[in-house]
Amino acid sequence: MKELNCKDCINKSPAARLLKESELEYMTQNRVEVNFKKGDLIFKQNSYSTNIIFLKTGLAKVHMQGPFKEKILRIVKAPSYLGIPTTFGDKINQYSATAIEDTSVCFIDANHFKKLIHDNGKFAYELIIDLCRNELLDDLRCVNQSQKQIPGRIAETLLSLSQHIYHKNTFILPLSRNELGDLIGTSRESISRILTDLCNEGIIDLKAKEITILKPELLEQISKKG
DNA sequence: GCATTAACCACAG
DNA sequence: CTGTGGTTAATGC
Repeated sequence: MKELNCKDCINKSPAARLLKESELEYMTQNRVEVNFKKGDLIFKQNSYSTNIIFLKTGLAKVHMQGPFKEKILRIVKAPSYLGIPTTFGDKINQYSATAIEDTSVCFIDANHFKKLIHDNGKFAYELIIDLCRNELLDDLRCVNQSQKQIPGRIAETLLSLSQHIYHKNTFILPLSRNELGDLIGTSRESISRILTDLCNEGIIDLKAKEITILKPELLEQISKKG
């Protein structure tokens, strides 16, 4: 969409920073940048995948249709790769990604990306580091979410949004109550109830989708207690 | 038994 | 899309 060279991109992944100039030129030749609006589908579960997808700006949810309902696997903030496992791990996408804020995304041809991995060990190593960190984070989330009760899970999620995504105590929820349920693994009703409870206890302030964390320490306690 | 937690349903803004 | 109330099932004390 834009003719910007990857070399000049200010949103390069840590791995891509280790590419040589010629390699960045090579990447530029084999990628396409696309803008998505909030709510747009970026790639779809069960479709054929031939691109590495890099979230350049914005926010996206990675989600999978399960046997009974939708599950949001994680929220991804740019800059970050969106689907290395789903591209290299299988020919078919194992999950979908949808923009939850306006977003720009680079599609990089998988074969050309693979060549860069083969040619540049530092680049490859940095990608592995990134994949490992993500796996550890996912493991931690998996354990926490499966052992905590609903209030603990909600507290954990609110803190995570505030600390890792927005870096503020006040933020606009990027997800509906239903989607929060899909993320945490509970019903939309439980989300509603717990959120109004937290509000009544003065731990958060709630104006529709705008959330302010008033007492992070208490939220921390709820998160730890489970 | 009784209390707690949370899902499911239904109905109302 | 949300909030709320009633009902129900599972689990723990």
